[in-house]
Amino acid sequence: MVTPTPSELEILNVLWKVKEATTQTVNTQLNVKRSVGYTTTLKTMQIMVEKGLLDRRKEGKSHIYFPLIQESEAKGNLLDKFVKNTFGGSAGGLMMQLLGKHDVTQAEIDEVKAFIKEMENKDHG
Amino acid sequence: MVTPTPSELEILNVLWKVKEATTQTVNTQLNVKRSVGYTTTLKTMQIMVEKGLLDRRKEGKSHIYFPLIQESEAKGNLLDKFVKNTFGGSAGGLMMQLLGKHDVTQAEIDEVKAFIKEMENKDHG
DNA sequence: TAGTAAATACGAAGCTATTCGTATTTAAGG
DNA sequence: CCTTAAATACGAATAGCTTCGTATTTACTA
Repeated sequence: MVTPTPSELEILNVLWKVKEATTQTVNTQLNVKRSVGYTTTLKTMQIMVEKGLLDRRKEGKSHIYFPLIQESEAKGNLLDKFVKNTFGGSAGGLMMQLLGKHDVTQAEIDEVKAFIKEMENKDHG
Repeated sequence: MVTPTPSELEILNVLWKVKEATTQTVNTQLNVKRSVGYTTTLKTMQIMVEKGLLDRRKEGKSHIYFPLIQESEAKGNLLDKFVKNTFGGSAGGLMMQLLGKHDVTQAEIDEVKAFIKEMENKDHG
């Protein structure tokens, strides 16, 4: 199960949005949110290639990087891990915590309700 | 915002259940799930006292440790952090991921539905 | 084709979390 | 009071993640 680290996830978030990019582009995007050195980003992306999270192709002088893992898969894996570590594997436990303490907007609740209805139709219909 | 590490959370889970305990007791419980040395547990619990997660009192030769943080607060903080890091702060995004990919039982869905209804009654009633 | 700016590769340092071996302290019993 | 088993305190090693300085390579261009 592939679970990107926080830094890796930041990079993936950029690449999921733009599909593919050079280290420069990724690093520029990261620096919108926080200060990161160019070689830091480069190194991290190289490690991500080793881990199989990214691949790259050469184009002129630079490399163009692109994700090998889908956003839903990566975040699903992170979620699994989190539920396992923090809520003993109980997704329901997480739900209760989420709905009980978080500032969930009505729109979000409606979204969840719609989703639940859809699921139930799929399962029982 | 206090966010226990994974090892610290394991210890907290024991202490939330039994209210208070010696290092021996905690370590014995941890070893039901995985192998951990006694001094490892001790050291971690000492760090937790420094961090303000636990406090302790002397009783005979040993210390009796107890949590200074509630389960809902600790897990709520961990959840906040996770939502922020992984879903850009969108609790709704996490929900979608959770309901879409996880094996959520019908009982869990019902629980969530009941909870949502309760929330809505509270907000609108 | 030689110089140069850009890009990559490499290596190491700093940080946190985890782990445990060993030294020290403690208090209970003889 | 002195021994000793139990408990604590301390220090250090390990591992993963992040960071960046410096060296090397690369391919345009003049």
